[in-house]
Amino acid sequence: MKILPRSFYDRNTVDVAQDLLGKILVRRIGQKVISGMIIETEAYRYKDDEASHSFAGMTERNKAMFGEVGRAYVYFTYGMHYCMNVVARNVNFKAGAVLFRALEPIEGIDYMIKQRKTTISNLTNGPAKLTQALQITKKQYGEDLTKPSSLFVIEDRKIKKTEIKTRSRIGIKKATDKLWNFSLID
DNA sequence: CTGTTGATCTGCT
DNA sequence: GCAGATCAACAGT
Repeated sequence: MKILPRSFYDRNTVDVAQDLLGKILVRRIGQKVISGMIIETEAYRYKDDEASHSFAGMTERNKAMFGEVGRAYVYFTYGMHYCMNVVARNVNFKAGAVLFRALEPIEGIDYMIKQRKTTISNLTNGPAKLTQALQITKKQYGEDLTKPSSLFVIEDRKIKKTEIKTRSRIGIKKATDKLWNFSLID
């Protein structure tokens, strides 16, 4: 098992979003290990992306998107949900991040069921669901995902380009021409 | 300060 | 398919 190096995130946000598919997101809470394969992501960029939180510039909430790549950007939305991104961009952009939208549970499934109080098919099939299952909150804001701490991403299998489904991003009304939602499921 | 909107999920109809 | 939960950012008063 190999942790993705910082250089992995130092590339075009859209490329990183595609390359994250098939990788494993690992959460460690004390001795407990919870993990899942990343099966859906979305890319959010900067001035060229009207739908991105960073589009209108830096705020207290989104400042992580302007910070070091490979770190977590966690935000609170709709009054009750957290969503998790990893900061990723190349040198041409001041901000950018990849939203984790869905995982396929691997380890710690019993723990997720306890957190979520629901059945296995509903554990991590949505951005706010997976943060709840992995117990990710603003405490993980800025967490370094390139270090074997409590939250990180490891290499797994290589995904063929032909396996990736491309769509318009979900739940947004702006910039719907950008096909920046990537997934391994139909 | 007030009102509106939102990268959502759940439970009910 | 739709309402409700109810926080952070922003535009307007």
